[in-house]
Amino acid sequence: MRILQLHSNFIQYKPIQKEIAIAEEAEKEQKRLEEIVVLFTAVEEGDNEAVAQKAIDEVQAFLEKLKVNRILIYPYAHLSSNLARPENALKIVKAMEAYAKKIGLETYRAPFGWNKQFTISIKGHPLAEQSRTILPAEAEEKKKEKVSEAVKAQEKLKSTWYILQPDGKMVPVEEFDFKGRENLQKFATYETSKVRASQQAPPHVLLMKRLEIADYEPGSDPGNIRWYPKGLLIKSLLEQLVNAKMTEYGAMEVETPIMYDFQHPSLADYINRFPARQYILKSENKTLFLRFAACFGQFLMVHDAQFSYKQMPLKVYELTRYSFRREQRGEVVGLRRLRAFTMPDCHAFCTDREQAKKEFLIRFKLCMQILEEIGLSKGDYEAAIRFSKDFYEENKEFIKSLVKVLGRPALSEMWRERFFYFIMKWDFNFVDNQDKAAALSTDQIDVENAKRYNITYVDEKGEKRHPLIMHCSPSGAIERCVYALLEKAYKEQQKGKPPMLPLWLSPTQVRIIPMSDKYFEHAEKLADSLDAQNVRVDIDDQTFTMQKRVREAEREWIPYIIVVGQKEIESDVLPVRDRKAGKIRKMKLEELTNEIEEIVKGKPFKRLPVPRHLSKRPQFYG
RNA sequence: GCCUCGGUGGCUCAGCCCGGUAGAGCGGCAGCCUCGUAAGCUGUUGGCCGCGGGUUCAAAUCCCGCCCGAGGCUCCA
Repeated sequence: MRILQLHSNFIQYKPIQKEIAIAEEAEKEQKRLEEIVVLFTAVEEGDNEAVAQKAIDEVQAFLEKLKVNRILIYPYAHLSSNLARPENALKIVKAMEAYAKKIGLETYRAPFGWNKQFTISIKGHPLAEQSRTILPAEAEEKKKEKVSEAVKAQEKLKSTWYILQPDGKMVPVEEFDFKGRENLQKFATYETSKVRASQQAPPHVLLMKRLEIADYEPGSDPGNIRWYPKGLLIKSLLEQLVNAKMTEYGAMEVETPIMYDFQHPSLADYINRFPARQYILKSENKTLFLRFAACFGQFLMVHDAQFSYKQMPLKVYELTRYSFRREQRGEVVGLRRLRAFTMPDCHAFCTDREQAKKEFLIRFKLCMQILEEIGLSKGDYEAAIRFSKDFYEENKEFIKSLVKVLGRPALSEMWRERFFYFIMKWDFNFVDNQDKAAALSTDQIDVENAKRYNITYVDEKGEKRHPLIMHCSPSGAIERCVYALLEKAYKEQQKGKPPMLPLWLSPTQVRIIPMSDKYFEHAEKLADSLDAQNVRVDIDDQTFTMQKRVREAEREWIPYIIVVGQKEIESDVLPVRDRKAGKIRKMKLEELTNEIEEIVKGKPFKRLPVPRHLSKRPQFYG
């Protein structure tokens, strides 16, 4: 049944002539009704009395909102192309009328089977016009069945959870003693039961704003972030680090398009296997989608490449700026989960399982090292290793070797059957201040997509074969790394330690505060020398008290603060306020530059992304 | 997508219940202060009270819808 429901100031109608043989008897007189909800109603095949009642119940619920108690049932065939037979339709319409009267509605009905002339005035409010479709119970059942089929498919996903220990033992998660492994316990709880403890907003959201790193962009879609100069510095340094590591690893960096044609045969099939929500783009007569990963681009590229076992494992890498996923509203939060994010994505094409496992282990170590260099040490993340039961039975030793490399217990998830396109994966997860987990690095062994994309290599015998594909994000989304670093700093603060970013990522590494404008020149000289040593240095030349400027520098988490006055002109010893040490250290300039150089050794460097003088900087937030 | 809470100068927030001249602190700007390690003083600027509609003589305040944010579901290759 279809109903067009209109909240009207008035309706007037006049039956003109009978249209069908079974039309009701009616006077050819004009009728007028005021302050009424008109229900243009089309009865469809399969509708029954239950549908009639349900329709009235729905309408009645709505009438309460509108504070109206008067309806006109107006038979109107033109709403459906699947009409019930007239005699049946009339029966149902009468049933609606009877039921509406029974539940206390002031009910009117226009005659059935007539060609009528009518005038209607509809109210302007947003609820005035509504359309509804009411299905018979069997149709509802069919809908439910579809859902339950999806649930059936989920059955395959049924997981058993364990803790894998470095000594190779695998303990059911409920039997494991988490003493001293509270972080792992939080992660395991989050993964297995999805229990959330949090009431507050995630701390990194306030921090990303206050430190002028990033912010929401109201002019875009949710989950599309605006990056301020300091934040962009952090982000690009992280990107540079990951890029360098991947090149070092031997991956070839490429770039692929961000939008793809829905009609492409390989893609259409793949999308069905990947139920993420996409951004859809209509352009001329094409329908395109924005990529949610770098897979397609790289697969299409490798599909067209010629290679043999001699070039394998073949490693291709891309830093996707951006990957797009139209996550549901409630899931998009701060920098933890975005709709547009920067994801390093590396695929390795391997000849067989042995080669894949060997490469897998190399990448596992590499990812640990990358997180460490980013500033997330072992205690900051927890590992999950996931595999199908079959894979585990055949590869116990291999899985044990991963945990051994990890050096501490890992959560393990065993699927009853393979449900995804991979037979095994692992992920490193950051557990934040709300006890929520977010995946950073991850790697998977994919056994389906080579075939789907018809990617082949030539083996020793000259035959074409499909490789195994490993999908790895070495660091996870770059934005998510920033989130993890901020949440980590907040955790430190909760423990009473000063919150900090790693030195190589601190937008300002050294802040110079001249006691007064008399010492500007000296401050400038010091800044020049630091700058020459690739230290990001700035000068607070604002006319505030020194105390206030020290406070501001601390609030910016600046690792080294140097106040410059008369004494510093007379001596070359500087009072360096060391954030990490929590005290003022007397140091010569050279000692400071050496220390900084030592700490940031091997890390990418970028110059100060804002003017050196604070008085020349705009304020982006606060 | 669903449920709950919120949106008021650039920022943080009060006012809303009980409709009647829009408030504070911070910031910005101007002036004074020229300072030894976490907030110096005075003045001043700045508001489609998220957007649209409704009720009312009158709406930041009441009602409806939408948008955005947070929390919880759900989701999460």
